Amino acid sequence: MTAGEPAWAGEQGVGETEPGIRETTVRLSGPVSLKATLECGQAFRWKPAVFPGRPGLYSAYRGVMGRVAVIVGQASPVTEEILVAWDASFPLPSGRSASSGPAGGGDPSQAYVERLVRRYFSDGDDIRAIEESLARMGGVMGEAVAHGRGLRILTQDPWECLASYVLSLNKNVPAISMSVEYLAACFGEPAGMGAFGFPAPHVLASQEVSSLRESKCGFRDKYLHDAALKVASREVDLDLLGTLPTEEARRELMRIRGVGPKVADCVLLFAYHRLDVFPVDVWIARAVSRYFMGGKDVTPRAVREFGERYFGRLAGYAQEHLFYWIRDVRRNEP
DNA sequence: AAACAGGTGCTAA
DNA sequence: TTAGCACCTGTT
Repeated sequence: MTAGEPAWAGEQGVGETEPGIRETTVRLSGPVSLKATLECGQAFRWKPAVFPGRPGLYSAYRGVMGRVAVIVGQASPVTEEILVAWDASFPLPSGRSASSGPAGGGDPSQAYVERLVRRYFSDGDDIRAIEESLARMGGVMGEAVAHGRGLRILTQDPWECLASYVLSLNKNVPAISMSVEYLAACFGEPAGMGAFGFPAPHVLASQEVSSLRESKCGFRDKYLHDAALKVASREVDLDLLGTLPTEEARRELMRIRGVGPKVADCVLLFAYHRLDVFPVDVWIARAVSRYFMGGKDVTPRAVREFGERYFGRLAGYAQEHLFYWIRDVRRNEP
């Protein structure tokens, strides 16, 4: 191979891509659409990519799940199988990547990645039943669910999710993504594949507010710092939060500057998997008012209470399907 | 060029 | 309790 080319450029053999890159397939208990799931806006770190060694896949995205960078792909728009590529030259957080344990008894690093994917993509959710129930609720829900078929509410890391949504205040998705990526690259740990994990709370807490500002987070710098401080000191205990009733957990989160009802609800839904919460932003407020409340002018609080009551334990999925649909399909309508 | 963006905190009624 | 406004800065 010619000097200057990437080391992997000449490799054509089956299964041979970049050195250290490994691949596995995870079959979930129900359908998944990577596009709907990763582009609906619940997570900010996923970018379209080419799956290593399989350029013909229907879709693929690179991103970071917790502390591990991966590329995920699928062969058609909605499948039950996710292909996962990861960088085995980095030790996985489990501590025992390949060395410990006798060969032949299953591969611990592959098993770790599989567990990670199942958790992140909320494998326990009965997507078929959820979509069927939502579509049956009639009105626009049928159309919304048809558009977002295979959308899964992720189970993200609570701290990363909280920090990301603090950064989201009055910003658009590309801008949020830019700040998150900057913070990871600047203060995070290597996660493989040239990517970095989102920095731990104590790492951001120990920075000057002014250096956080370099992530282009603007006036949110002090909010991010406050969040890092309170989480690192356990003044707001993210582990304990998981055991609290939703109302109490929401109140706890809102003790952080820059965390109001919308941000708190997003964290409860996208990290703590409280599927009965209904985060309300301007888009959802518009959609609910228009399609469920006769176009009346309504407060965000009224919309939230309506959503939680009307959709019940499906509120989170209803919200995300509505959000994805209204932005994707109705973007150019009044 | 100017308005807008997945809200929230602050202040004034 | 509620309405009105400012807020950083990259996109559109």
